Amino acid sequence: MEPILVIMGATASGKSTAALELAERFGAEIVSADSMQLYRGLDIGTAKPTGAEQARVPHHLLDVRDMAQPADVYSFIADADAAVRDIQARNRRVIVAGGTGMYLKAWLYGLDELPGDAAVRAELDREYDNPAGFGRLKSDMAEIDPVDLEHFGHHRRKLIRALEVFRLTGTPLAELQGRKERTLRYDVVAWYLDWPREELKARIAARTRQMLRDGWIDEARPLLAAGLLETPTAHQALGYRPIGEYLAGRLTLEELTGRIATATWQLARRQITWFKHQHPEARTIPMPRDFREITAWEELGHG
RNA sequence: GGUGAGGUAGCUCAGUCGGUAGAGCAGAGGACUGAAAAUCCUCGUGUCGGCGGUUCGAUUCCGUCCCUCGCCA
Repeated sequence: MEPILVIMGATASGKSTAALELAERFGAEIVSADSMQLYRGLDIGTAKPTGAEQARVPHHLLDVRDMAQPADVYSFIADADAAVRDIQARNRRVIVAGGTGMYLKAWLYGLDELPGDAAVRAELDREYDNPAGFGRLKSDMAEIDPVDLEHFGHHRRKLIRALEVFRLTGTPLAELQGRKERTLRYDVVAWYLDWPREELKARIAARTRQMLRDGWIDEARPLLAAGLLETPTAHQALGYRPIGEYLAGRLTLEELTGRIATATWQLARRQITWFKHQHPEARTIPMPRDFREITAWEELGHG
């Protein structure tokens, strides 16, 4: 089996375009590793490949969820594995492209087998919001794992998840993690598309303006009316909330544009930090770069 | 021209009853195992508009000049 090409990078780094060009040329199909492009309806706002682009190359894991449905890493891994199996069964090559670092890393290296229970989590969530309950959660955690509490005591999600796992297993989360050896689950060639800071920043600003011109606001209007901001996962998609403020008259178009560009840049910075430290398997590809000079799939691993 | 309010960190501002100043945002670095486009941690010296005066000492008081905004002409 030929290696899978994994293309990662910050938002607006040109992952989709690179994946599209290479896939088209080498008969590959694309598996998206993007937590927000999973959702139907969030198109312009998530910079999802257009219908025309999807017609050129089959894409997987786009539009596979309704915005009211939750999504998480574990289901992503299952879906991505299934997509890869499906593609390879048809003897086609695979390109995985995306910017959701956690999904990529988890898919590449696997996750520890940890239990999860939405009901327990919901219960902990309620306790967290109750002053008395919150104090108890903290003291529970101090007993179970003072080191982790010290480390992320202010981090709601981590605290809740750690306690969830403890209630389910009776063992501190930290002890259950990292038991498996971290090895790649697939034969991959991984690329990290790296742009000079100022250039990426400029691309983000330009793309933000373009997305707004392309009708992002019209796309957002009905989604917001349908409760996008109250959905379990999709509400996190950047930009829709400020568009709501703009529609309510609390922001000018110029302010909206600035806010989104800023939020996008902050996202990009977090992604850059992630890719820099979490992906030793990835080779840094200086951008911009013309991928047309690659003439054979076998060349992906070198030059 | 008159009058009032202001001129303090890249931005919006707080503050110093006189002992050279701090928040939010932005920015930078980092974390990251069932919400990750999320969440969390760390980082703040700037002629406190200019020049004089009073004072041991002024960003803080006084004078004057410059600039911004509002009102009156």
